[in-house]
Amino acid sequence: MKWNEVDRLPCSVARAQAVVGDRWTMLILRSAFLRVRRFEDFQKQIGLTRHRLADRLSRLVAQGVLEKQAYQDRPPRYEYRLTEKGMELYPVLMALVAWGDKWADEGDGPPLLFKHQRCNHEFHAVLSCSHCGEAVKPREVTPLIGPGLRAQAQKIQAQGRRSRRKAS
Amino acid sequence: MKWNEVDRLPCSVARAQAVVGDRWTMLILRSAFLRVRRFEDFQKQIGLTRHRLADRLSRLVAQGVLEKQAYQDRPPRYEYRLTEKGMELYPVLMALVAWGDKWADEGDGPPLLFKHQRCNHEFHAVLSCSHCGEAVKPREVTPLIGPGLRAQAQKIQAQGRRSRRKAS
DNA sequence: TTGACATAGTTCCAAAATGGAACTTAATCT
DNA sequence: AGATTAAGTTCCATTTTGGAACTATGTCAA
Repeated sequence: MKWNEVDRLPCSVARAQAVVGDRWTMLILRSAFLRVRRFEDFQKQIGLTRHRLADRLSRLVAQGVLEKQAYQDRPPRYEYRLTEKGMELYPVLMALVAWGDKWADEGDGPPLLFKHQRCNHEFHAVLSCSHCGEAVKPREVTPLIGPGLRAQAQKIQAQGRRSRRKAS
Repeated sequence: MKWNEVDRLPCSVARAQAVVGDRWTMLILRSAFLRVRRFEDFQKQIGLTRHRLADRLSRLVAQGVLEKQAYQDRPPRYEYRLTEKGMELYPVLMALVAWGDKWADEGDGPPLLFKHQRCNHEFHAVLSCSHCGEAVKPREVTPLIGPGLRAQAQKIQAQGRRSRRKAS
């Protein structure tokens, strides 16, 4: 399977990765959350080639994760801002930060700290349950076949019936 | 900058992405969390080439995210299991699932549902604060320069002093 | 004891993606 | 008039993928 077909898998991880699973995309979004908005600034902060950056930005715009907004007219200049769809990647990013801080530290401690304004304390991301609000551990979760996967299974069955009919 | 230099950036997102930011790696981990452990099963479930799979698995083992365990002797066969370091990527994965379910649905509903055994309800991932336990929104967070970034800044300054000395 | 089967890779090669450096465009500033 | 700023594009060599076939090692059934 080619990478650009991955988004057709009946799997939300695959579909999410089709958008943000690229080498540089999460770094672009990290910068976006840190209020970086302009081409040159992304390029300097991240260090990917202008080439790739232009491509990634326009893809993210096409996918509705970023939007291009004019910030001056002459010469016309645009900046890239997170949409709501983009904003909602924040938990993914913070989960990556928490993991990186813990497991990929180089000995100097976390590059950035984060303060939660509601409680006024430093914090790191914790995965919690949308129903009860408690922290969730992998072993406490049961995955169940959902409607999306059932629908897919039915499509595959129907396909099987068609090709058996054709063969007979 | 080349991709394999990304892990040297003073940024936990970059360092985490250096491990899991590859096209297929999150899909391998998704399968691993769904109890897939063997080469053939990963390959069938994910659909990447055997080639790439072999490479990705051995990298993940080298990085301590998976470990190889013998499950029979003759012929010798190994399976791949999540280490603790790997297990702790669960929040990243669940955050991706939640986003994918919401923003990349194809109209059939979520492929998988997840039940939290503690409260016995279906749920999706919510980002919450390790200190107060409340849900966290992007606008409620202040990022601060941390020790890791300060250390990096000092190294760069020191480098500057050295090269100025050399130049004079 | 031979031939099929199972599992886990490896090899080879063409196609696609990436990285680096220079170039372009359009307007402003000095 | 020439330098500067911002946002890209273009060209090309290098690296990474994807696909398909091949290899290795041992089991099992006839």
